[in-house]
Amino acid sequence: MTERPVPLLRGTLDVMILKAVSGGSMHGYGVSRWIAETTDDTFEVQEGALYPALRRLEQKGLLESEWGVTETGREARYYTLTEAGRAGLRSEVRMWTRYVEAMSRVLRAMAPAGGGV
Amino acid sequence: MTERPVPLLRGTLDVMILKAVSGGSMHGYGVSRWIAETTDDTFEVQEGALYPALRRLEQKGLLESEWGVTETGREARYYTLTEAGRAGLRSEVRMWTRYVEAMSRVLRAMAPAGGGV
DNA sequence: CCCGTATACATAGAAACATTATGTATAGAA
DNA sequence: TTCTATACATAATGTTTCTATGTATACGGG
Repeated sequence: MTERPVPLLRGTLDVMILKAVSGGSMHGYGVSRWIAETTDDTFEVQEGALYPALRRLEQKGLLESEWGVTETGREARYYTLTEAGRAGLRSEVRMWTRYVEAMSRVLRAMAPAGGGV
Repeated sequence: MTERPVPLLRGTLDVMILKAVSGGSMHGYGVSRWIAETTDDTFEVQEGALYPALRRLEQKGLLESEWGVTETGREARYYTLTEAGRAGLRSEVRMWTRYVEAMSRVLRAMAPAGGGV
């Protein structure tokens, strides 16, 4: 019984994209492939989320892009992290860490034995 | 330097609410207080998110509600987990766990040293 | 040679949920 | 009596994801 992909939680795509390009420039389709492979298909980034997200991040100055050619001779738009993007990645990772810790406290907590109605 | 509350990621409020009432019935405001206390104010659930979420969960059959009176003599709507709600909580916790693990793989991964443009 | 699949980009429309702002009302303290 | 905390509720707004659709090319199998 293979587990199906989970829908993305709003906001978590950006940090994954930034991480994906943090090792060097990558094109959009490559980002999507890398995320799917890295998460063993837990996340399958839809194009309708991916491409607008890349545009947003570029608009915010976290990414820069230019057209290039893949190893297989296809045209693709390559994205690179800017300095602001690198800082943004660190910041978003910290935010995610805080989020996970807080959720962890909630889910591990003993919910109060209600005073009832 | 106190850390400010983080905005909620879409979808994570439901599981926190279900967890909050898992020990016994609780009213909306109490849920919000409990989440804030448990997370040391990392999450501050806004009313505009809280009350619609409670309605949604009731509509889905995960919660039941009835009016009651607090210890201090105020009227409040008390929410209780249904059987479906208990199953839903387990399911959402599993989903969250998968999500965190997948994100963790992404954030720890070595992003490929780009072939450049 | 043609056709299916994978690659690669893009956008429009719909849906979902959080935030902001606002409103009502009461208990209790200052 | 005025301010704060408690308790509920909704409308308007904004952001992001999902679904669906479209274009186009490379490549391999039949």
